Amino acid sequence: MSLREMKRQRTRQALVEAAIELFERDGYEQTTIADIAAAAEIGTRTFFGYFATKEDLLFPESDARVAASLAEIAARGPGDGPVEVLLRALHRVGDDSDDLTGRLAALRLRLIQQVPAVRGKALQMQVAAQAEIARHLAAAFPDELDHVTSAALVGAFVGAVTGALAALLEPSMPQDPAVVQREVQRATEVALRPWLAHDVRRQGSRTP
Amino acid sequence: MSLREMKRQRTRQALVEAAIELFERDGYEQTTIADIAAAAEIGTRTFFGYFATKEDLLFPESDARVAASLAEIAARGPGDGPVEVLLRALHRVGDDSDDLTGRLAALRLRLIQQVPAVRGKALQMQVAAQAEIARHLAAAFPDELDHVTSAALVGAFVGAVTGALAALLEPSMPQDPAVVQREVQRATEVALRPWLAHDVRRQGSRTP
DNA sequence: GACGATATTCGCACTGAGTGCAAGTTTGCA
DNA sequence: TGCAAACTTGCACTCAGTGCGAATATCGTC
Repeated sequence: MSLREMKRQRTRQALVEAAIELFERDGYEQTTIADIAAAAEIGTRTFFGYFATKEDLLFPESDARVAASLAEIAARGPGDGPVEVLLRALHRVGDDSDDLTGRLAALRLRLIQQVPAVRGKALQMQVAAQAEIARHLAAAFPDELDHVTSAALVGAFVGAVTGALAALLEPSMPQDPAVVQREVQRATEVALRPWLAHDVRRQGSRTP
Repeated sequence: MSLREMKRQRTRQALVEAAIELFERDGYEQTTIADIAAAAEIGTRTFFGYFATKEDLLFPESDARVAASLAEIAARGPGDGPVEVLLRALHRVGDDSDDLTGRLAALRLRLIQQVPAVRGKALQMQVAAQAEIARHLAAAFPDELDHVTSAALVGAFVGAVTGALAALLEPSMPQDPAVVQREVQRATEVALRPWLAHDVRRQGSRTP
């Protein structure tokens, strides 16, 4: 790796860390990009060479997560069906073997609930990831899934899990991390169970 | 209705119409709020008394749609199960007995695909509507559904349909409205079929 | 029909995100 | 060493959105 790239990575990392610090200390909206750039010791203008928007600071390695998920699809075994593969792929993308100490993950989750701009960004990334996964899944099972069915399948799974998660994270709910994890697990199973019993093969109408 | 309210409605309508006109003619990003306000013959500052953001212009009556959906849940018959009621409720919310001539609906759909800010807003509204519907559905079937399961169920349906829709609207796809409608119908069935075979009753773990 | 309470309008000044440009600096590579 | 490409940064700019305060319109009441 070249000197240039190393410096770039270091600056990028410094920006993320500075942002986490400031968001936690002063709040997201109260922190300006100028503040973050100053804390990372670069010019305000230079910030935009690293991140296109303020929200992007909260999703610094999303590409890698999606890529891991796609790799999981590519690495399927010969006996696997679409649903099993999808489950493993989604497990990958949601996996929070996340960033250092998961501090970012916690902050992100809080800001998604509180700041509309962050929520919007998160949802867009989720939809984009879904589409990508659906595309690859359909390609991996050309005989079982057409593109539309694949997108519907992925959407149903992700929708079920995020719906359950949203319900669990509502302010009126217990919020105990262990409970949340257990309930999400249960929600996944709720979403999953009916699909396992049926095969997903297209029935009836034609692929356009 | 008071004179005040009538004027207010008229101005609001004028803003939406002016916005549609300008968005179609010049593009969303090229049109400034000042342009829209001027076209509707009000001061720029006054605009924000009607809509909080530029995106909101594209979703002028979303509350009514969600309300109609909730009403559909409230109006369930004694023999209805959660899934049937949910299907009818969602049909309501997606129903495009929309605005005058559906011009807005078409524009909106295009901008959702093209403009990140609009997509973000649309997704946020969808999530909010989902949550509301899930809440009411759970309340309507206290014996069959806990809150988390209800949210998962609604999420699975909406996710399946929007996933399919996204796949169908991809630029490489045919785009024939009749085909789109038929395929969305099919996607709904794909999402629906497994749920109908099983009952949705909670099995095993407890509601938190 | 006059009057005070309440809403609405809107100009002004301001903050903060994000862009385009152009000049200066650093790094990669031959 | 020296040139090309990439990176940094300041400056000026546009636009969304907010806070404030004064002027104006509407409402309900007497």
